[in-house]
Amino acid sequence: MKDGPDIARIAALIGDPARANMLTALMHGKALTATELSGEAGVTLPTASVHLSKLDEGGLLRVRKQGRHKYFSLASDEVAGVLEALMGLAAGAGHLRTRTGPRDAALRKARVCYNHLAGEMGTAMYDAMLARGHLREDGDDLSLTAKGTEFAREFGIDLDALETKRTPLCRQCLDWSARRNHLAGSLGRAMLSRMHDLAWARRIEGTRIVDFTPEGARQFATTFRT
Amino acid sequence: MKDGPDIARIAALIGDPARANMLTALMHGKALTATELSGEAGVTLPTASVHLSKLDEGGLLRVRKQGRHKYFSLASDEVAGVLEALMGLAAGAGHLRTRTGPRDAALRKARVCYNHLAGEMGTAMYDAMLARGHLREDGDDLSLTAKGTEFAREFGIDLDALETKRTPLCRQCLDWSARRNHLAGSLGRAMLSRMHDLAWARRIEGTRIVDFTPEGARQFATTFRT
DNA sequence: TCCATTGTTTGGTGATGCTCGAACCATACC
DNA sequence: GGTATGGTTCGAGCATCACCAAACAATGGA
Repeated sequence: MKDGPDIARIAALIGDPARANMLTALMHGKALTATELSGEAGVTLPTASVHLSKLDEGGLLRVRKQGRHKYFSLASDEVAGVLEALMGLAAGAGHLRTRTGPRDAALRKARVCYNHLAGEMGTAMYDAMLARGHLREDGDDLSLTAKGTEFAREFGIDLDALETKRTPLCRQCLDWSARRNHLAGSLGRAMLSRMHDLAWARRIEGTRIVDFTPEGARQFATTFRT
Repeated sequence: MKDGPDIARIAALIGDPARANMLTALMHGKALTATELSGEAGVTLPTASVHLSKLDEGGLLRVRKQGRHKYFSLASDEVAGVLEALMGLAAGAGHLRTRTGPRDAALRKARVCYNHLAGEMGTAMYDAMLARGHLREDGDDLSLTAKGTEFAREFGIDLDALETKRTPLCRQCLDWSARRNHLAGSLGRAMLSRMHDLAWARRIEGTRIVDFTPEGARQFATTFRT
């Protein structure tokens, strides 16, 4: 009965609607200020402040102070993973908060998951890189092969800059819509960032949708065709 | 702000200590009755009853009526996966409910995860079967190779009986202690069951610990050495 | 048919905790 | 300095919900 970690503690933390809204908003990947998050959650600043300190206390958030602003982001990819897993359960149970519509379809196609690409295009990229031997799965670990390193450089990614970071280069992340893996980690972040630089796609403000241009979609299909 | 599934609903469901205890107890894999679960949660039968109906309502449980008993089990492997992921976060955040002790070490070494083997020995088995080409990973999917089929038969598993079931044969499951994959699905269940039949190991009543005999541990190491 | 066991429902109690307005610090900009 | 903005703390109000005891329904066995 009292085996294992204290699950209820953090589940209760996520279980409040206001806090869940904040966490969902942070899945966009960008760090947000307290006022922005209060808007996302639909509560006033004071209440948001209490919620945020609780989330921080619980270890779910990373906080940075910058001048008179306070920026909040998810503490780790692991937190994002749990949120995605919960979304999978909620979606599967049929308790979608919003009716499925064109917006939902767009989310399924391509969206931002924390800081990397998810949805059908995210899993397509993952599968392609795996099939071509750019990535190698070893249990739950993921690594970039020599071939993958070359590919990344050609794609315009500065791998040296990435390796200095604390976060692992490659990580698996499970999709709530496609129920498959996609690429997370600092490389996943860099790949999406590069696609923005190449003008393949742009973010639709206020949503998690990644909108590919027709030309961008064509290039993507060519680059990651299996 | 209102993208995606309703995460707070089920997180709140897991977020109550009594309910979390029940769910954790069900990670043992066996179906339990309402009275048993009330004992696990440390509440009276009436309160347990309302909790259980809520969990059922939320789609987290599978309920079967048998005579005057009501048996509860987790609704799916997916639910078990979310619980494990939450345990990973809680453990990582350092909010272990129990101080680490010999019991905790035993849990880390070998334990039951829903219905299959987890912990260090679980991941060791998974890695060995992957390295020998018994299992093949394809994205998030897992399949049994021809070589693996032969191995399973030699090990004494009736694969024909397993294929009739609804649950997939092979599935990955992430460990909260080892942070690596281990083998779930009906094959994972059958493997653990077979080890019990071979008297390699036995369950310690009332816990999730799987206790290997010295001889059983030797056989295990031989069978799954890399 | 009667009794014992299992589970559900109801009513009442208590506590937890979410919420906001207002007052209070801190920083930045003029 | 003075002023505006971002954030925190305090107080009170309010709703939700977990909890149990007791009564009730259902099933199985004697």
